[in-house]
Order: sequence, then structure tokens, then C-alpha cells
Amino acid sequence: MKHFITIKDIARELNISVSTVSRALRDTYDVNVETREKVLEMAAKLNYKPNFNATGLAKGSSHNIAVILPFITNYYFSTVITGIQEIAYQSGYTIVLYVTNDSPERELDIIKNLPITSLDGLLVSIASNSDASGHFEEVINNGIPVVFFDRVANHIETSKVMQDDYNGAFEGVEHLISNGYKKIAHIAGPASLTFTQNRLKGYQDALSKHNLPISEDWIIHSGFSQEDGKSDVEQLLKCKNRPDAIFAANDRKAIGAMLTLKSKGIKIGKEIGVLGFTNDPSSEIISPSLTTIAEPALEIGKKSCELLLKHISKKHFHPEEVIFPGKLIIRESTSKV
Amino acid sequence: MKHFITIKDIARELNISVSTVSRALRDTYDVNVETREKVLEMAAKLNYKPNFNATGLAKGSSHNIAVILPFITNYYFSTVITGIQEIAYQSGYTIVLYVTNDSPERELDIIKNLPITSLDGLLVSIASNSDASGHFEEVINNGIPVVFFDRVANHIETSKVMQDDYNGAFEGVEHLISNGYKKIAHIAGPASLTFTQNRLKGYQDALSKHNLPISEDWIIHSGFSQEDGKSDVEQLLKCKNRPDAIFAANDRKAIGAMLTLKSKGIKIGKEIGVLGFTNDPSSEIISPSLTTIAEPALEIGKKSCELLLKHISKKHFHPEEVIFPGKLIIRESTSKV
DNA sequence: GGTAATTTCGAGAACGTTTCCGCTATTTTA
DNA sequence: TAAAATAGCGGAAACGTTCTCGAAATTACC
Repeated sequence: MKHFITIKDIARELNISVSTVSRALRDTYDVNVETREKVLEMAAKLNYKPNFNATGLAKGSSHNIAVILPFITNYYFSTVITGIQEIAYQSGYTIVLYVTNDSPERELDIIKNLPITSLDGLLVSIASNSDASGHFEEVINNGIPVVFFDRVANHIETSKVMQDDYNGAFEGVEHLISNGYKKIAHIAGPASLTFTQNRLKGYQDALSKHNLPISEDWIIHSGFSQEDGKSDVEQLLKCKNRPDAIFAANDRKAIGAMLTLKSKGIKIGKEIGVLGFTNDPSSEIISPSLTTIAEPALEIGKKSCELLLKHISKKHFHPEEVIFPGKLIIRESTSKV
Repeated sequence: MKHFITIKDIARELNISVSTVSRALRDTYDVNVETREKVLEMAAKLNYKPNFNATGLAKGSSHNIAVILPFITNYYFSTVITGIQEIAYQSGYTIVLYVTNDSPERELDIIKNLPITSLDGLLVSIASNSDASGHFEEVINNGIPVVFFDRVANHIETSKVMQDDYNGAFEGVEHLISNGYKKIAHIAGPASLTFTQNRLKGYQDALSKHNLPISEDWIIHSGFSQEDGKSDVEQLLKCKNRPDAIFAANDRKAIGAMLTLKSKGIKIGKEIGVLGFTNDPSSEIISPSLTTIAEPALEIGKKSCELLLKHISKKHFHPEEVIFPGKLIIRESTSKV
């Protein structure tokens, strides 16, 4: 029924052996140029497509890499995947996609059932409360390289690529300060993630440097959605000592915050400054436009994939940590005038 | 080196044959409950993971489906993938991702080099000027089912799922008319795509129904980006007879249009009404908020995947065309007051 | 208590490829 | 011109499963 042209068909047609066909199709050594050309010709004529299950079985390596991440429905992750995909495509790798919905259980289930025998490597950004680190280590011990990006598991020794969360936050908050804001709140991401810790640290250090108060009331941890931004800001507005600026862990939250501020008639910039992180396209669309720290999502995707491919090709490639600088993009939401 | 636990290891450990282990691991028939339990126990103990290359080879079916689409960095497609992924995950299928960047050449290259021998089916949304339809048919003839979504290849006989582009456009334009707009322009997508034709038809028919003029000057075909929306609107504003409303093929273009209108000091709604299509989250963020026709992206993804799975399981599943209704979401951009 | 039916299992081929080994011719070397 | 090297190819095992067939052991039947 579903019969595909195989190497055997070519061999039979040409009256030569399968081993010769196999060699002709890949290597250039040990096979006469003439027979080689005849094979290629016949392969084209019969429209031969290699069976990757078979090659995978025989060679012990498919050309698949898995990408595991929390979401794809946002600017950052979809752009990272685009970068990954670009490099993978160039190098003849295909990508297998797993999305965890940011659920630790789902993540665990995925990683437990991973077809590691047909995967050459993993690219992963962990879930918010991931408890799969043991399983990732197991995968690594099985000889499958893993590269983390953005949301990294920091006690696992392997390559990681991320943006400079600390300095990005630091610069951003300094920008707020230099624009005259003094009571700066931070609506942060889940405390478990390394990068929220780094952004928080950057925020705190910037405040300290300029002798501004750090208040626990002004630091709220929650999720990354627009809704989270809204509820966080509601909470902030209830503080006896109301902040005059908000640094959000990402643009989505910042936009949520702006939307409720606007709905309450609070002037963004003038009364309360807002700073985001990511440079989501929406940050330019909203009015007033949102000042933010741009993350090089595409580069992060590309670099992650490049590193993974190095791990795959070189047996003992030394793990690298790559940190891309962010870029402060100043817009209207942090201007008092 | 990279040695994985196999079925043979389990067999040797338990002093039984591989065939018994194989049966025990899958079927429930033809194997004693006790031995079955022993096998499962040992498999768990040794941390056995099935080799999908081997099963794929032996059974002639991997559990992979390919998803081929133009982009993933937008709301619509990333949401569709999320829906696909949801169903695939539930059903034990994994998804292999290919993105064409909306390039016909890239698409062709991808489809030509598809590992069809390790793919159970395809989910595809074609590139703007796709010339790969012959290759898609070839894939289908090879016994690999294909389901198209959104951007369908309409002369290929297989299942398709899309939104109701015609009626969505029709309703949307009628809404504009009922709000008092009389000179309605349409900034459309690439003419080659079926759905831009349908939206265009809906637009024209709504105008005809209400005896409003249809002017070729008011219909502009270009791409789907925000930039396209901007340049389209520049062109419209140059018309001797300036339109008083713009129906954009999607929200991105609509937002591009709004941005330039705003920059020119033209009051959106009051002077020129704007209508989008998609219900991208940005449509709610922009000010004034954008009236649009919501597409059920998640449902489209789910349904596509369900249909594909039916095609895969049932030998001769009759192709279905599923059309989801859109939903007009009325916001500020189409109000004159 | 003998036959028939059923349950449980093993042997071995098959899936499509790669790769090691060895066999001929042919060419090179001394 | 004989010996050695090499180029080109085929045979066959191997990768990890599934699956068909049939054998052995157990149970059911009268």
C-alpha cells in the first residue's frame, strides 16, 4: 500500500548492490564516479526519499532537535523559535516542538516521554516552577546535549544563553531615576525563575546606588500575563505610600498596568512612569508608547541553536554561557513632561 | 557509548524472548498477566525508553505530524499551533515544525525534502505565492494525509479548515455602513490567497447590497505587515476621492493604518473608520481600540489536528471542509461619535 | 482419558539503512 | 615481470522493533 522507493529499488534497477547505492548516495569515496552518477540519476528518476527512521536506526542519530518551552503565543518565544528554526534549517536539522503551557507537570510528562532515541539534542526554556531538572540531567547523561535559553536551570552544567537581565533592569531603573521618579515599584515574575531574580537584583541595586528606598510593598511577584499586570497594579495603588513609577518584568505586564492606570484616569508618565522589558511590538502601539528594554530574541534563538549543534558535533564541547546585552528603548511612558 | 536500554535487555534480564517483551509492552492479549507485570516492572526499573526509529521502521508509522506554515511570530499562527499541539499531545503525536517565511522557494524546498517516511500526516497553511501544490498532491498520493488550514490550496481535494472569511467581511462592512460610513476602502492581502479573495468578495457584496460605490482606487493589495498597512493608507490618502472608512485584511495592517492616520492628525472613527480582521490582542491595546472580526484561531488549530488524525486512522476518511464563523467585535475605531 | 480448544510463548523474518570485511581487478612500484 | 598497493564493489551483520507462524502447555469438553 504505502510503499516508498528504497535503496533496494535503485540497486535492483541498476543491477548493483545496496551497499554501493548507499555509498554513492552519501560518500564520494570507494565508489566510481560513473556508478555514482548513475545512482544519483536513478534516485532522482524514481524520486527516492531516504527513510530517516532507517538511517536513524543504523547511524544512531536522527537529525532532530527538540524545542521545549512554556508558550509560543508571545512575541519573545515565537521570535526565539524563528531564530532557532533558521539555523536548524540551514544545517539540515528539523525541529520537534513541545510546549509545556508553563505547567511543571506537563513539562515533566513531556521530558519523561521524550523520544530521546530519535533526538540529537534539546533546546529548552523551563516552566515557572519546573521540577524536571533531574530529568534533564538524566537526558544529558544519556549523551543528549541540552542547551537552555532564557529560563535556565542554573545548577545544571551545560550551555545557556540569555539576555543580560541584571544590567537591563539596572539601566532601565536608572533611567527612571534620572527622569525624576523616586518611588519605584517592581511588578516581577515568578520568584522561582533565575531571570526574575536577576531583574529584581538589578532593580534593587539601582535603587541602592541612588539611595532610594526599597520597599517590600512595592515588589509584587506574579505571572507574566496582561491580567497579572492589571491585578498587580491594583494592589500597588492600595499602598498607603503610592509609588510614582512601575518597572514591569515584561511588556505584557506593563501594558496590563497601563491599561488599568488609564482606566482610572491616572496619567502615565506624568503621574506614574511605566517601564517594561522585552520590546514586544505592542509596546510601540500602545499610547503612550512604552519605554522598555529590548531583548534580542532572534539572536538568542540563533545562538542557542548554534551552541546545540556544536555540542552535537563535537563530543566534548565545553559548555558556554552567552549573555546578550539588552537595549534601553526610551519612549513616552517614562517621561514626566 | 550512547547506549540505550532496549527490549533485548529486558528480555535477557527476565529470561524471556523479545517478542514476549514487545507484546507485553503494548498489547494486553497473548501474554500472561504475571509476565506482563514483570516486564513492565523491569522496564520501569531499567528506565526503558522505546526507540521510535525502530518502531517507525517496523510499523511503517511514526507518531509525527508536520506543521508547515508561513510564520509563527503573530497571534493567529502561534495560537493555531497551540491548538494543534494541544490535540496532538493528547493523542500521543508529536509535531515537527517547518516555517516557510512565506517564501514559495523555501516552501518548495521544505516539501521536497520532507521526511515523508517518518511522517504520518501534514498540517499546512501555504505561502502567499505558493507553487508547491503539485508536491502536496504527490505527498497525498503517497498515502500521507494533508489538511490545510487558513491559507488553503483550493484545487487539492483534502480536508480544509478555515474561518468564514466571506461572511466575516460582509458583516464587518455592513457594520461600517450602518454606522454611517459610505466611502469604504479595502486594504487587502496578496491577491493569490483564497481568503483574501473571499474577504474581498464579502466586502464588495456588502457594498453592492447597500448601493454603495465600489472603486478600484479604494482596493489595494499588498502584504500583511504593519508596514504594508502604513504604505497602503498613504496611497489611499492621495486619492482625489478620499475614503471615509478602511477595512483592513487583518489587524496588523489596520494598526499600521491607524498609526499613520494618527500621525497625520486624522481622527480615527470620527473622520475615518477602521475595521480589522483577526482580533489580535493588539487590537484591544491600541487607542482608539480597533473594531475587528475575531477568528477562532485555537479552534481552527484543534479542528485541523482532529481532522488530520481522522485521516490518519481511518483509511478512507472523506475530506471535510470546516468553516468557523467569525465574530464581529465592535470597539471604538468604527464609531463616528 | 482422549481429543479439541485455548492460552502463552519463542523463532525468525522483516522494515531500510549503514558499515565492516573481504574479494576481484587494475594499477603502481621496484 | 613479479609483488604490492589500491580502487571498486558485494555480502552480510547490525540497529531495535513488530508480527506472523507455529510449538508447547494448559484447560475445557464429553
